[in-house]
Amino acid sequence: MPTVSSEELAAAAGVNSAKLRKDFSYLGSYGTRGVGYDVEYLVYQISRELGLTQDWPVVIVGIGNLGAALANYGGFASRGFRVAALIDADPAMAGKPVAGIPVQHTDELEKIIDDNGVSIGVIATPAGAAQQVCERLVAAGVTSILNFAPTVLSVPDGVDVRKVDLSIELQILAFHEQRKAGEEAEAQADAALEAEAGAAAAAAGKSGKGPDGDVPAVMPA
Amino acid sequence: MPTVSSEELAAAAGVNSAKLRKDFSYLGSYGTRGVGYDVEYLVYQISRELGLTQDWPVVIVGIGNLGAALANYGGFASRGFRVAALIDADPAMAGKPVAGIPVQHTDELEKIIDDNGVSIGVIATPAGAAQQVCERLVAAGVTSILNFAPTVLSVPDGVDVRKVDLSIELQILAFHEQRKAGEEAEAQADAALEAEAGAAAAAAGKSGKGPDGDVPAVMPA
DNA sequence: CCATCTTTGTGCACGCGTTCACAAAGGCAT
DNA sequence: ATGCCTTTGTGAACGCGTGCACAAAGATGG
Repeated sequence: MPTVSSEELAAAAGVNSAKLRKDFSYLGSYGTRGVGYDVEYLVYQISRELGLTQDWPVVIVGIGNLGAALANYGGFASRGFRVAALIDADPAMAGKPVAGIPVQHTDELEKIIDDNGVSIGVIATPAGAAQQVCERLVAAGVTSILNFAPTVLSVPDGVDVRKVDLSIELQILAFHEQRKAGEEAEAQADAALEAEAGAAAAAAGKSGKGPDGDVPAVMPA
Repeated sequence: MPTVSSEELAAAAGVNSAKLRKDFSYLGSYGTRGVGYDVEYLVYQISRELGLTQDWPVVIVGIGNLGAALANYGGFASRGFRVAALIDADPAMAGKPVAGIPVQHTDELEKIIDDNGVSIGVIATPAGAAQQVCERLVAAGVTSILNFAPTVLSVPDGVDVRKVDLSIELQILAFHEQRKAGEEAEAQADAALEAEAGAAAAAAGKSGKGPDGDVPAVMPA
């Protein structure tokens, strides 16, 4: 029986072995003292805990470059995700296969969600359409949304939204790059400042009192 | 002079006002007591600190769906990023314009990096090509890499790599979704487990001792 | 010029997550 | 069966980041 010790795993993952053991302990006691963890059993338990053993049908709305890239992305299937449908507002796209799946028109959205029991939606539309799409998804029963559009979505309680900003990662790289290139080492406020900067820009557009600003574009030129 | 108080900004950004003030204090004292922060000046200072006032030429390597999506992504320009070149290994792509920029062949990679003074590279190639592209970028002088390919890149010291895994976000959503759907509330180990799971899978492939495993595919079916 | 009011900047305390360290548990050899 | 060795599981301590609370600073009005 192939096994791994917490020490080996910790070294491989670059974390502390005690933390790793404590994390595992929350899932129950799967290890054997003096031996380690049964690799196969451990992998299964973690997979189950993370929901990888379930089948998660997802819909992708907005089949532009990004939507197509997501549809073709190989990483989804192995993680338990199944692209149940591709949806686009452009009638010219309807029926056209992307990644082997025919694109369907937005009109079908509610039916698709319902028929497939979809609870996770991916929004890859332009910013302008995102909120509206979001609302239709939620109304149709979707409770988790992955948002690639550069907008902050507002959703009712009980719905999870995760926003992926493709430029934020570049921003972080540029920040470190700037540090390498000299400069006096000053701040460490990092991702935090980002959100705050956005709020500041939003507030700037208002008369002076601006809670709940929702302007997504952060910096003026 | 339009100003904002830390209280207003904190409300807008959804954070604590004291934390916000403390963060700002690391950049220096730009506020005026009894008044607040001069919006324009604050925005400028934060922009400067984050490197938004600089011009960052970037190259995108691998012009598939994802590369094209990135090239078309509007968010870059406003954050100080300029797509200096698009590079692809397919000779058929050469010269073809994407997002108004002609694609160039991989052969030109070193020259492009050098001519444009590029220090940030984006890898959107298939997994198999990523490491090789990475090495060429580094050799040509790139010191920051944004990796969309599902591989762990190994780079020399001094080079920053950020990996964007498009499925990890879905995974997190699925995890919460699973929680909503009942289950006994157990673990809270989350992103941590992800890395550890990867390490476990890597170790499974080895005889038993497996530090520094680099197998990227996480879970077996 | 002084009093008052607002808001910043920051010392201090609390709480949480990480790490240390060790007792308990199980395997294995004798 | 017994003792030793390895590795887990976890109580306790440490450290760091967040939030509280207040003194200092500056504006504003009388």
